[in-house]
Amino acid sequence: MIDLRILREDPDRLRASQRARGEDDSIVDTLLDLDGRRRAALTSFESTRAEQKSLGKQVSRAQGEEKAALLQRAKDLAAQVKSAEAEAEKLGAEFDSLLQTVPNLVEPGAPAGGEDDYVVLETHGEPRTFDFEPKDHLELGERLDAIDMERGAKVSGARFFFLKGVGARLQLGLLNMGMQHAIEAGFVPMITPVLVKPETMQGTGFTVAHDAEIYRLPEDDLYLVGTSEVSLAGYHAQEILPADQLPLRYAGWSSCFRREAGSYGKDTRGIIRVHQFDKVEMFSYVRPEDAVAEHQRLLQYEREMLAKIEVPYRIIDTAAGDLGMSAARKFDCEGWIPTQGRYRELTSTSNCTEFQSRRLGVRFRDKDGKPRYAATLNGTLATTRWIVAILENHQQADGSVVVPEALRPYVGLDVLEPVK
RNA sequence: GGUGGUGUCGCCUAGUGGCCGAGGGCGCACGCCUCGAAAGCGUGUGAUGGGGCAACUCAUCCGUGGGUUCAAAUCCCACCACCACCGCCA
Repeated sequence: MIDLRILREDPDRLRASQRARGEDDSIVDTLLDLDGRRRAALTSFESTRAEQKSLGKQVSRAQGEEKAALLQRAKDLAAQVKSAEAEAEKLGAEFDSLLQTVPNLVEPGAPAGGEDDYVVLETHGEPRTFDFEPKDHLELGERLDAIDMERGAKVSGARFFFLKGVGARLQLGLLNMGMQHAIEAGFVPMITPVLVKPETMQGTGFTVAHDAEIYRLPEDDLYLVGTSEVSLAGYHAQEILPADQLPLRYAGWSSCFRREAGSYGKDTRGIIRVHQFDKVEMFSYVRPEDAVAEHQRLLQYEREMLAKIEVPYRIIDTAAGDLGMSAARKFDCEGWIPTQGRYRELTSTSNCTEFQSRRLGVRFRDKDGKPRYAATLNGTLATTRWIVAILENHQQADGSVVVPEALRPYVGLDVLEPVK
């Protein structure tokens, strides 16, 4: 949820943010109008209610005829209260549901525009030149007996897979390395629920009713998370954190589930785009004024992790239109995929400012004793998709794959040897 | 899944229809006392939204959502969470 003070005091900033995202800015006027009417209705309800309360006291003290007369007035007033309350509630609900559709205010500096309007900020490492024809990650994975897509499809359908043998070891090692990195950086390791309640999903910035990406369990009104960000954002929901607790940093390890509806035919080969994968995710709760610095901090941990797997990558500043609901700014690290001849997303870090906290009610006790909303940020430390980059970038002519040095202690192997 | 119990302002607790405008204790904060501290005494003690420069003030909040009533922490219904026991299960 956006800050209502911005809507009331600086609506132009909200309009500009909407336009940068390529969204309609006329919603701002609709919201302002609705807000005014909602507040008027509330005032009217409150004064009627106050009157009812004082009349109620008179009723309780009165006797006989006087009581009967007062009772009649009280009945009339009760009807008024009821209708005033209904009106206030109706307008309030209307306002809230419209407000829920407004995405976070874009951080100044984020490029305007859509998916293709990103800005490349940094490039690290040089794409390797091969003196043989490089194989793609699936061919490598199959030769290593590390990835089994066919049986994944047999058991669960398209976009499901098994990681087997060295494939499983590679993922476990990678995610363990990510966890270790996070722990050393002061994050609290967490293994999180993957099924969450609708309010947790909504609070994090996903629309339970319409989002085509979300798996639902309608029997139980539960939703499969697409990232442990959701569970970690919900972790402190409806809490007022003690003054000295921020920043709070968590590293969540979970399986992630995505329906990938609308991506038919896209990345169908291999494990680049799948319905289920594993991820280590950083999640920070910080004071709002520290959010931009924390964002850089998360990005730095991502750089360090990517350096450990020795894959060339670049960092992009995502354009406003590609930010998603909650983010005010997003940096993606994209790893070089040799057989595709392009960079693909390996990490993503978002500054959600107080957007999620307002929806989820995450507050902290400030120095003046007042509760304030915390800013939340998230960032990827490692995912199943990294296996793609590791296999392809570190392959050798014979189909073996050299395990990046930093990863060896976690995998327990220096080289993955093909079995076929 | 079944049966029973519990859910009140940070914690404990009082409160079965109208002076509950939620009382008390603990904790905490400030003050008094003291050389200092403890003890003791006094005062204060939440959240959200609105109004006022301000002391302040109004509304909402007693697990959540409905309902009954002029009036609900209190009565009714549903749900949720926790505890205990039983059943089932990786």
